[in-house]
Amino acid sequence: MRYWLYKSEPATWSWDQQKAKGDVGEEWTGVRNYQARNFMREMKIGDRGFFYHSNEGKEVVGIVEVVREIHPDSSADDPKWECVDIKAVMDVPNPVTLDRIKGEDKLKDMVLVNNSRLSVQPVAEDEFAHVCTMGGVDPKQAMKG
DNA sequence: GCCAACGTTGGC
DNA sequence: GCCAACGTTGGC
Repeated sequence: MRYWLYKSEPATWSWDQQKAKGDVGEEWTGVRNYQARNFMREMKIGDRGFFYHSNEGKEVVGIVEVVREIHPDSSADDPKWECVDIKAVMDVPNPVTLDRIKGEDKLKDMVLVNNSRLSVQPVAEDEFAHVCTMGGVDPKQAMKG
């Protein structure tokens, strides 16, 4: 299993809205960047990820799971843009802010820290576990399929 | 609201 | 195929 991070501006699509979709989940539409799209092409059903609020909050607020693999983005005019569907799995009780992440030596290589503009990005397994712990989530719970 | 970083576009 | 101009993202 691999781990990911999805950014969303809460004003556009918030964690509460994602949770309201329940286990059916929702298409992760709107990605218009090749790097981000290519990462979504690598995703498998069951892969876990972080839901991150950009701009407002700047924090990891939830754990999500891939429920449908790559397919055309229904919001795109051009079929080259594709996406996956994800569902909310659990809250992160103590949202992990970007500031806290930047303060952790173990997380200095996170894509979030080094490429702030990439909206869908991979997270290393140990990074994922560490952020879970910081957020008050049991990594075993968050990382099992 | 500003601007740095990054991606894309298009002229040459 | 280079690179200047432009647009967008997202942290500050």
